[in-house]
Formats: sequence, C-alpha cells, structure tokens
Amino acid sequence: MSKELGMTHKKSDLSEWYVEVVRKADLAEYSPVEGCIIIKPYGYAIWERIYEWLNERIKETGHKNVYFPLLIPERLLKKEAEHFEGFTPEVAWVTHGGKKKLNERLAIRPTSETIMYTTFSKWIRSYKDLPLKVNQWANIVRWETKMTKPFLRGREFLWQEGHTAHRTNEDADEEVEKMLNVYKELAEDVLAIPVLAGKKTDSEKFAGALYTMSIEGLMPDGKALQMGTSHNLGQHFSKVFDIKFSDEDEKKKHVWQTSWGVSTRLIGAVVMVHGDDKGLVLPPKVAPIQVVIVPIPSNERTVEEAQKLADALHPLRVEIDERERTPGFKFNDWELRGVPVRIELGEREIESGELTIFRRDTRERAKLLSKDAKEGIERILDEIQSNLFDRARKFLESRMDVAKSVDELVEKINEGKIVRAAVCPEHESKVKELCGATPRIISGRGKCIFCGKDCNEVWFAKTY
RNA sequence: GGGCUCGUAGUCUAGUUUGGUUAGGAUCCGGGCUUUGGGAGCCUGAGACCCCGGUUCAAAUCCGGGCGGGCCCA
Repeated sequence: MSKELGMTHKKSDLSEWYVEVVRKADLAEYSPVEGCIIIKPYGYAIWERIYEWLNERIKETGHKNVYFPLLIPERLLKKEAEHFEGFTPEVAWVTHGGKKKLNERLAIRPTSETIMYTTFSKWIRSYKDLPLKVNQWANIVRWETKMTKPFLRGREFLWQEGHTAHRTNEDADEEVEKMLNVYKELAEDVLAIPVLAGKKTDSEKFAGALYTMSIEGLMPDGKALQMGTSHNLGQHFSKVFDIKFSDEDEKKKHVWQTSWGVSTRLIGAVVMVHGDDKGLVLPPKVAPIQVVIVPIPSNERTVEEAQKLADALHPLRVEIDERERTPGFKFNDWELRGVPVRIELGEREIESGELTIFRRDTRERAKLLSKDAKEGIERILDEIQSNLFDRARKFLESRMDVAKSVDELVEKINEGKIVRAAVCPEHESKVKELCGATPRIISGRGKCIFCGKDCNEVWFAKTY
C-alpha cells in the first residue's frame, strides 16, 4: 500500500493539510490561470447544496433573481468615489475588443452595485415601486495579489449578491439585519459553523457603505474568516446614480439601499472547521453523498441488498460503491471524502438483519436493525449535524476572550484567540502592528485600552 | 511588499552536490488471472526531465532569464 493515497499532513499543519484535503477529496484543483481554481464535481456539489438552501430562503424573503452583465464601463465604476477607491487595486480590465482598442475600458465586475444601480434609476419612479429586492448568482473577479488559497481567496469566485432599494433607512436597516440572520442560519444550521454576527468598524466596512454587518467564523488556527456580509449602503449610491422616487407626500426622495453576499469561500470554511487527520468531514446537510453503502464483497447478492436498502433510504443522498476494490480501500476513500455515514453490507448483515453503521464524525461503528434503517440513519445524520456544530461551538467558545490591556490583547491574540477589547479607531492600526489582528465586529462600548477614550469594544482576531 | 525553498509520467519520488549506459522506483491508468470485513497479489502494456537561452564533445544535472508551486514574515 501507499501512504500517498491518503492524507500525509496532520490537521495541526493546517495550511498544508488544507491544500492536501481539497485536492485529495476531489473538491478542486489548480488551473492554468494563476490564482484561479477548477471546482470539481464533488466540490461543486457542495456549492449546489448551499445554493439550493439559500436560493430558497432568498425567494422566501421576497427577492427575485436577475442577471446583470459581467462587464462594467469604467465611468460607472467611478461614480461612487469611495467605492471606486476601495476596489481599484483589484479590478481586472478589458481593454480590447478583438484587435480594436476600446474607447473606454470595461471592468470585469468585482461586485455589481454600479452596473445594477444605473438600471435601478430607470426601474424606480414611485414609492409604489419599493422595495425593490433582487439577487443574482454570478462569478466575480478580484485581482488578488496576496497568496491565494483554494476557495478561501482566489481571483475568481462564485457568489450571490442581493441588492435592494427601500423607501426609508429603517427599511434598509431591517433588510440588512434580516439577510444577516439568513446567513447566520446558513452558517450554523446548514454548515454547522457557529459564527459571531455584528457590525463592522468603519475601517473594515464595504467601500461605499454606510455600515457593514458580517458573520465571522473561527478557524482551527485561531484565524477568523469572514463568511458573509450585509451592507446598508445608505443613500451613497442612490445619490450618484440618481435613484429617486416620488413619495406619498409628492416629494422626490433618494432610495435607501442594501447589498449582501456569500461566496464559495463557505466551502473552504466547512473544510477547515470540520475536517480531521483522515480528511474531510461533511455536515450531512451539505454532503453531496450522505450515505455510502459498501457491499462486502461486491457481488450480485450484496449489491442487490444494497440497492434495496438505498431505495428504502430515499430521499437521502445514497451511493453504492460497486468498485472493484477491497473494503479497506473504500473505507479510507470515503472517509477522505467526508461522507457522514457508511453502511457496511456483507453476508453477516444480510443474515443477521443488522446493519453495520460507521459514523464519520466520531469514527465509530454501531449496529442498526435493517428494518429500522430509514429512521435510524436519519436520526444518526441529525446527530452528526448537531455534533459537528457542538464541537465547533465549544472550540469557538474556548477561544473567545476579553482583554483589558494592550499586553493582554497581544498575548491572547498570539494564543490564537478572538479577543474582545475596547480600541478607538485611531489605535486599530497599532493593534495590527503589535500582533497582526484586525477588528472583526463591534461587540459593545468601552474605554480604549491605549488612550482611555470612550469607544467601541471590538472583537479582534487575525484573519484569512 | 520582503525572505526561504521546490519544479522529473495523472500523482509521489530516485538521480542534480561530482555533467557521461536504455532517466530508476511506487502509485494511478488499460488488458488478463486472482481476491474482497481497514488501503491484497501475480503477469502484461502505456506514460516524465516546466520554458527559453548559454557553457560543453556531451545538460535532468552547471550558468542566466522567464513561468509556476509551496512555506514564513510585513
């Protein structure tokens, strides 16, 4: 046998482990384009689980899907100064059409506010047109110069971006919060990743927003990962894109806007948070395959039994592994791919009427009466889902801490914690200088640990 | 942005220091036999020196430049 088949890095070497598990579990591979990955069928299937759940929620909350162009004329991108400033360093430009140089460069969208809002101004005439609530599923290009990592940071990624326009700021506030909560629910209930949710500091907010809210997960190395953002754009964009409506009082007013998004980065978070030394561990709700049946040996009789069992388990996502490999090979292979439940089905099981069930999260075997298969497996999948969440929650809680002084903050950050500390905006950069941590979200109010001034208390952590 | 490293079949690697047989092995892949409860075995076939230039009788090996990967630090 070869060690190269399985994982060679321990999860404690997180960075190398991560890249190895992404490749060996067949989620993604590198492409000929620097910084751009190929998402393989197994990885894409995880995205489809996220897509299906979230798309449903986006519609339930009153949004409609649309599609706007990939290319954004430079003059539109430039309109909102702060936005342009913020995105300029990482915009990729189209300068030629065939052999002809374009009169005006076209940006490949780094986000779609500017192209969408140009059109919003035509769609919105009256308060009766509000709220306008749309969403698009699209790809995005941001020319990252920092080290890229599959799913977590790349030059192109897939996401959804919601864009809404409202009559009042209160309505916009409500929308921002509502969608943040949808994201929190996605992270915690579907991906089994506990998150901190709240408002960003001004230094970390979206370029052009009034304020930004986000959900932040904590990775095993103590670095925080921004997993979703929801922005109140105020009237910054409606003023420059001239999105006005006639209100009931017959006055022309600018709309209040929001935008919000999550991306394929979530796949990276799932890998990091739940995986172990044997490879991927997928929460049942996003696992492309929830149950794999390994017939032992793979012959007519066992495969027939496996097929009956698979039928009985409908509509769970079940795969029967009929490959001409030994059981041991298959066990290792499916563990590497993180399938939550494996059923070992051989003569023993057929004769005894008891199934052998292996749980990926605990790596333990149990017996289950064949006739109770459906409800038994469903129960186990639920248990795995909540066990993964509990495990991650305990980890997060063990790494949450408070600092009352600068030394304490630096010390705790260096221990891989996410630390609450009051730091005024002028001293945020000092924190980064001292320990590499940046403000994640605002947690409350306090007196700055540097200068004693009244200010926000903020969660600090190193980040991806 | 700074530093350190590494590019040999699909994958992992030996060979590079000290230039010189047909570039060796493992795995994967195809065919055949055999086997199946934690990465089985035998036979057989196919498959590689990142690119460009230089030095040399001779370059995977030395030199220069590119391109690409990984790690660490700001």
